[in-house]
Amino acid sequence: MPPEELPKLTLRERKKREARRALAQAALRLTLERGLENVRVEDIATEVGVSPRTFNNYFSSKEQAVCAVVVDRHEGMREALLARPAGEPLWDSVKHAVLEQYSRDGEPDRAYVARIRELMGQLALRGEFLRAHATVEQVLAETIAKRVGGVDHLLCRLMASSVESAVRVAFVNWFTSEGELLLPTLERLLDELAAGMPTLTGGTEGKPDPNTTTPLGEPLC
Amino acid sequence: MPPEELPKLTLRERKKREARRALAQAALRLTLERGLENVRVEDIATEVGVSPRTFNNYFSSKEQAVCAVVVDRHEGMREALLARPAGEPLWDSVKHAVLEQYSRDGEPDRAYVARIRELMGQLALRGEFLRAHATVEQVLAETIAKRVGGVDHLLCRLMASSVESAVRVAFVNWFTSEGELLLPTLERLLDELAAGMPTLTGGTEGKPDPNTTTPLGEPLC
DNA sequence: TCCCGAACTTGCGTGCCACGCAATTTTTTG
DNA sequence: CAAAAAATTGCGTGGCACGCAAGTTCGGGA
Repeated sequence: MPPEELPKLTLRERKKREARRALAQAALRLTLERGLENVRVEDIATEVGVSPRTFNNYFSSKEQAVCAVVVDRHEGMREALLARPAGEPLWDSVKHAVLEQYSRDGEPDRAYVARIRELMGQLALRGEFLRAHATVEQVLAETIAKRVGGVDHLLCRLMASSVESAVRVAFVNWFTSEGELLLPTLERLLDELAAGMPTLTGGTEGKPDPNTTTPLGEPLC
Repeated sequence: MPPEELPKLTLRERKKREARRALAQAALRLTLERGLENVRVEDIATEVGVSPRTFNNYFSSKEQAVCAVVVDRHEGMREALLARPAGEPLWDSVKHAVLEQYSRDGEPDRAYVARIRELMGQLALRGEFLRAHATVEQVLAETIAKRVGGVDHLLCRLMASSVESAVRVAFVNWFTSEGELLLPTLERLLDELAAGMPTLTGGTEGKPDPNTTTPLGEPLC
């Protein structure tokens, strides 16, 4: 018979990954159903069957555990980007690689979106959420650099950073607006980025009517 | 004689602003000279001559106090942007408004930059630093929306967000690289953004040589 | 000018949390 | 199978955020 699935990783490694995953998952689940303020580190640890002290070996705060999903979500982006055909324009490659990460699961139901909205309302989570995106940004920048041959690191960083901006803006719009889909929005924003946002670039022909003070929504994220 | 400078703000308001400013300044100063871990909330409060409890009326963590300067730095951006001539292309306006915020003070000496680098090394600060930028991003998005007449909020957010990306990337490059100036970098990045980063857009003509694995620097920020 | 209500400060107490340290258990390796 | 390496755990400590209830300062109308 063939050897086991993927014994590439030492047992230790698998256990660590598993524990981390379980902790992050438990943290997210509990937070979604109780609200972050009603979840203690002890709760998460107990849920997974591990000591509270061990939780802190994996995450240095419960916020970090909750936001770990953001990082995981982008886990495959490096491979996805490097797997794009060699001749393809960079923006196309990036667009496909990013969109691919969010195409796996279909659109969830309203109730779930509502809970996500509540979740993101938690002030304490914002910082960690952004940090998680910054982490992703880092690997994205490295991957882009590798793909274009390692030239002009600054530009690679800028591209990675602005791409993550688009992801965040699309995401906020997704759980803020009732019903709008994530993928189309994200695709549109990435196209706009690649084009330098010419739609907005036009001068103010119609003068900035002070009456039309559209509030632009809350300061969410 | 003419009336006082700007008695528009009630005494209360001025005191609050002053206290906030003093606390933020003390937090930054102490952190720069001791490192964040050796600064307790009590130290900052004492420095300003206020109770620790009061500190928490202004900031909910010392990290937040340290990063308050980021927000203050952008304080004038709204006015600067709205003050640009009406016919000017949006990207030009934004570029000027942003650059203006960083043109006030000249380039500081090496020692200071080194301390900033140390400061930003503090893991605990990253989240708050990003949150501060997100705050700025919000007012920038609103201002842009007002200037273009309140249409397409998503694009306004995207632009604000990517502009802040450029600022962050330029900033990191400034204190990471020994000697490179902030303003030229920032200007270049903003131009690239406006053009859709065409410099990078070229396909991979020279194949991604795996030997040229330029490390792109640390995961800073 | 005086005075009352609103806003701000402060001390106290509480619950939670991050982390260093050292002992113990689990996994790896030769 | 034994010794080394790594992870888990309990314990203790220092610190922090915040609710609450005085006490204090400020603002504006009479």
